[in-house]
Amino acid sequence: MFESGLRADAERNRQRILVAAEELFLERGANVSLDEVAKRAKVGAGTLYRRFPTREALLAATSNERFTSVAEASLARDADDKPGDALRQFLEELALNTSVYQSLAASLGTVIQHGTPGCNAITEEGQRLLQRAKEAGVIRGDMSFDDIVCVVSAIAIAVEKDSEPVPRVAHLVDLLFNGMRVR
Amino acid sequence: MFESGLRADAERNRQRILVAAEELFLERGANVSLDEVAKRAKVGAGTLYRRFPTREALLAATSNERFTSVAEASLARDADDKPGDALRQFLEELALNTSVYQSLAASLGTVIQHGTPGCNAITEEGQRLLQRAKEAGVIRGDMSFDDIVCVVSAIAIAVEKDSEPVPRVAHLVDLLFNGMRVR
DNA sequence: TTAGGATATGGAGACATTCTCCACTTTGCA
DNA sequence: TGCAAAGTGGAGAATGTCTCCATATCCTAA
Repeated sequence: MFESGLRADAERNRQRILVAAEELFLERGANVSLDEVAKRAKVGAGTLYRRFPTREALLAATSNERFTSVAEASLARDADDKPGDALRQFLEELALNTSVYQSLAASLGTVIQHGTPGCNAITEEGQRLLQRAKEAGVIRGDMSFDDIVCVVSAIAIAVEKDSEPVPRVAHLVDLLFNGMRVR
Repeated sequence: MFESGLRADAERNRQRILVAAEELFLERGANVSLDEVAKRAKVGAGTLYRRFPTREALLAATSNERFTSVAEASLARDADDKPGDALRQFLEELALNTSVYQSLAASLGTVIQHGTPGCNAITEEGQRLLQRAKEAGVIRGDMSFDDIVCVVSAIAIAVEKDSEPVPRVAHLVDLLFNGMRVR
C-alpha cells in the first residue's frame, strides 16, 4: 500500500496486531488488556509495544481508516454545502466515529494528535471547515479547533452508554453548533 | 456533625482518608493509587475500600463540600438574577469546581450520581434552574439535565491542562450556553 | 466496672496489567 | 551463501486493585 519501512515479516505482524486490536476493541471496548491483543494477534508483548508504544498509538492506527473516510467524505461533500452545513455534518460524523468502541471517546484528544494520515486528515479538514465558516461569517471568530475536538469528545463520552447514540449525538452537536453560530 | 452511623474510631478513620485523598488529588490528580491514599491516611487498604468501594465514591465524598457550596450559593443568588443568568452562573461555577483536580472531569457523570448530599444538591439545583429557565422561555425545551452535565464535563476536560482555567471556562460556558438559548 | 457481641482494622497476598530486556531467530542484501 | 541488521517472544519486574480473615477496638447492658 504505502512505504512502511518495515521488513516484510514485521509488516505482517503489524497487520495482525491491527486486526486483533480492532476485533477486541469492538467486542470489549478500548480498554482491553494490550497483552490480550498481543495474544490474539499471536505475537509477543514486546512486538506489540515496539510497534505501538502506547494504547493511544494503537487506537490512532485502528481509527486511521475511519478518520480518513470522514475527512474524504467531507471534502467530497463540500462543494455542494453551505459553509455552516459542511462543518456541522463533519462534527456529527466525527462524533459518531468516536463512538465506535466503548471508551475511545475519552482519548480522542490524545489520539488525534498521533500524526497518522487519518488523524492529520481530520485535523486539516476540521481547521479548513472552521476557517471557511468563520470567513463566511456564520461561525464566531473566537472558536478554536481544540475547543471543537474537546466538545466532540465530550459528546461521544456522554453518548457512550446509550444503546442508540445517533439521535443524541445529533441533538448535542446541534447544541454545540448552535452555540458557535453568529447571532 | 450529622448522624454517620459509624463507630467513633471508624468515623475518625473516614475523616483521615478524606483529608489524605484531598491532598493527593490536589497534588497529583484524581488517578493517584488508592493504596497510596490509604498509606498517607495511615490506614489499611481494606479500611479504605470498605468505606469507599470505588474511586468515584471517594471523589464524590471529597467533592461533597464544594458541590454543596455551589448549590447553596446558587440558591442564595437566585432571587436577584434573571433565570438565564442564574443558570449560566451555576454552570460556570460547577465547571470550575470540576477542575480542581486533574482527571476529575472525566468522571463527573458517574460521580454526580453517588447520592452524597453535595451531589444531590447539585442535581436538584441544576434541575430547578433548568426548569425555571425553560419556563421563562430563555432555554430550549429539549435540554435535559444529563445534557448539562455532559456540557460541564466537556468544559472541565477542555480546561484541565490549562494553567489559568478561569477565562477559558468563561469562554466555553459562554459558547455552550449560547447554544442552549432560544433564538 | 466489665464481659462479650458487634464493629472495625491492617496488610499480606491473589490477581491483573503494563512494559522492558535480551538471547535468539529471520530477513534480505552484497 | 554468509552475515549484519532487523525483528521476535515471553519471562519477569513494577505497579495497581481489591479481598480476606485473624486480630484489635468499641460500646452497651447488666
